[in-house]
Amino acid sequence: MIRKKTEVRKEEIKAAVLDIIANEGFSMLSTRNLAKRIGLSEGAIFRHFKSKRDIILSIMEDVKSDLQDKLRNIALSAKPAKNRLREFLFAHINYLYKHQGITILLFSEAAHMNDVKLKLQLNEILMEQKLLITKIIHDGKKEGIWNKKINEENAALLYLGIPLSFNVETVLNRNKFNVKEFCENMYKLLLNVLK
Amino acid sequence: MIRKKTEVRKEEIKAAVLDIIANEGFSMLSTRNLAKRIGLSEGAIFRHFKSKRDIILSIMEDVKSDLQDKLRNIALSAKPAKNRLREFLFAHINYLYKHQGITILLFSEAAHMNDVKLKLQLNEILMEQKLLITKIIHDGKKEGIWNKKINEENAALLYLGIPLSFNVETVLNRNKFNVKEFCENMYKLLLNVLK
DNA sequence: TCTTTGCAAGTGAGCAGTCACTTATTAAAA
DNA sequence: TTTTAATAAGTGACTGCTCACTTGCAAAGA
Repeated sequence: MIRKKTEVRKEEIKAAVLDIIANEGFSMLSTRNLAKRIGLSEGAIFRHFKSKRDIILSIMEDVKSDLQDKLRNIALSAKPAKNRLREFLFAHINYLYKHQGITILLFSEAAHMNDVKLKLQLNEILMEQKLLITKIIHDGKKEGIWNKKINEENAALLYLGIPLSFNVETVLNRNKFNVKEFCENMYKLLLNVLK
Repeated sequence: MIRKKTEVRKEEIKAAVLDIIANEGFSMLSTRNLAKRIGLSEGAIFRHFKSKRDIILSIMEDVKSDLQDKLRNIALSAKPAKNRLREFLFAHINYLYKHQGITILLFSEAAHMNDVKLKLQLNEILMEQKLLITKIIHDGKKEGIWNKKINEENAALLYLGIPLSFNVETVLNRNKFNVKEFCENMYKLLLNVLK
């Protein structure tokens, strides 16, 4: 019986959740299977999280502090809008690629939709992403590099489709996919939209 | 005890599935709740479909014969590429708007992912949409109205993000949303990408 | 009549979460 | 530096519940 600190176990549990979702599918995400995957008893899971829902909420918090912080820093930096847009897209897609399962988890929870708090959390994440992209586009217009007639909010919605499209593609065609090339091409297309 | 032909009940059941998903969330899609919603006993459901999975597969078949037929007709018509792109986008989004719940159903099933056949069906649908869009773009290039340097497949992926983005938006912000305006704006942005 | 459609009351499996109890680790007292 | 007590981490059987699906029987309608 190996014993570990609760901080360590919490990380293991959250990692296992994403692993199960990405590799076995959402329907295999039972506390039983989760415990088995870590090599722990089912009861022990509930030592570290008071409910399954709490695990999901904790993962959402991670997204908010990891991904969103990164994206916020990029969007609000002093660099030219063009560079920020590029960095933003690459950071965004790379995060989703490294943490496969996150998008599925987030949207499955939103689709299941009985949990108001979870829905709010997701909305908060997406609204901020939309806002940050809108800001970059707005700044680019002020710099004079992009078309002033562009509807900023709709352009941001178009942007948000990219990570979604990416995730669908990776879920359905597991990994036969060059991430860097994908980002590079999408960046080029986005520049076309804006100029 | 009202009795109806199995064909009629099948339609009622499938409509109820989409209704539950769109208005109560995926987690409420139990055979119990489904029966209750139609005003039927649970057992009667299984008179008309041999399993819950079969209901989902039947809905997918509907998508394939309704939406895909429509999109195929548009994409393969003799009209100018520009018009086809516009019609395609509008038909696509309108279908998803009228049949709310379809996208959630399709992607939730893909995320749950233990069912190879369901995954294949979804992949087939998306692959055809991608192909049709690719064709429209290709034709537009030949007509000389669009930039020949555009990567057709990636532009198609960017397009596919639009219905996804649309669905996320409608799930999270129930209907405070002008569909026509959304389509119009997205169409404009797509033209920017291509020219 | 006899096939089709319906209902009520099942079934077993799987679910999240709990509980009484055990064991490892830490730290204070002897 | 041991001994001892407190606590953190783990176990696995069990609970109540929901799930998809089945069964046996009733009644409608061709």
